[in-house]
Amino acid sequence: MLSKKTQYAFKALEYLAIQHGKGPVKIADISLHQKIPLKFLENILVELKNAGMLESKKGKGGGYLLRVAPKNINLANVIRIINGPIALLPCVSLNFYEKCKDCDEATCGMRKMMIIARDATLRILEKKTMADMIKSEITIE
Amino acid sequence: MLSKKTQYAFKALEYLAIQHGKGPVKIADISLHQKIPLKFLENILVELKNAGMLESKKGKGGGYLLRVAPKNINLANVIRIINGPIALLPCVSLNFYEKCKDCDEATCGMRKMMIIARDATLRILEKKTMADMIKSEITIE
DNA sequence: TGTATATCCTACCAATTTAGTAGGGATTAA
DNA sequence: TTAATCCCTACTAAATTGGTAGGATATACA
Repeated sequence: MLSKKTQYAFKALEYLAIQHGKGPVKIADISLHQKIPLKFLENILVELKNAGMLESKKGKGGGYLLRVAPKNINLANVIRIINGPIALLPCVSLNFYEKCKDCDEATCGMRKMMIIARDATLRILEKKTMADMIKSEITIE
Repeated sequence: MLSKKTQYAFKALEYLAIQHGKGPVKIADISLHQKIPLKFLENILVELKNAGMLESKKGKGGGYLLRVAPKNINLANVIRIINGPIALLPCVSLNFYEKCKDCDEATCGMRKMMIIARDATLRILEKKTMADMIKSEITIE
């Protein structure tokens, strides 16, 4: 399951995607409209920024902006930044790989199954973007 | 990610699947061959039993057995028993549904995406069985 | 240059979950 | 009746989750 933090990240990105092209959006605005605890949201946005997904401007008129268009932000990436691995086992994760001890990867049946599952999940999460997400959404405000 | 408990559950079921038809298998045997802490394994097996997946016999010559053939145990079921929901959000879970507040399910874009992702994952996890899992495995012992 | 407006940084916290362990009780086969 | 086996209740340490507190830093603008 995705953590609440990750759900908040998606909600924040939704809002930023809708406002895309209209200049910086304040944390307080996002917090208010998407009902996300303000201080918690600060942490989340900094993480997304450090990962290169957002940029920020300080001072009056400042706020956060998407660095790329909503259609270029896929859901898998967001999950990886805030939530961590998408795969069901560390030893089948593409971005957070960890070898499992006591298991020969070449012959491990569990591993083979989890690779197939991972690929099915990723096919969706890497194809779908923030643009898809807000497309079906009723406009906020 | 699956908890270690869930990984142990799969390892235990693998062993029981391989021994299927040969009578009861002792916890100590499973623990030894699959390198699972014995007391922890006890808890896991009781849960699988209470969920109807295993049966047990006490006393000498006793142990655990699969209640159905390996090909009838799909991976989604095991995960649900030990790990919990497979979906990425409570509000899109088929077996552990919880309504999310502050969200209109009819129009929530995040929800729509996560339903698609869930279905892709489930298509694999509900089709693949313990028989598939041990098929590609080198026989233990 | 000063002040209001923003983001940013470090640190802390309580509650929950995870990954076990301990110790004995109940049941059964021989 | 005794040894083997599963079963049950309770406990624990460490990590994770979901935040909060307080101030530092940068910027726009008068």
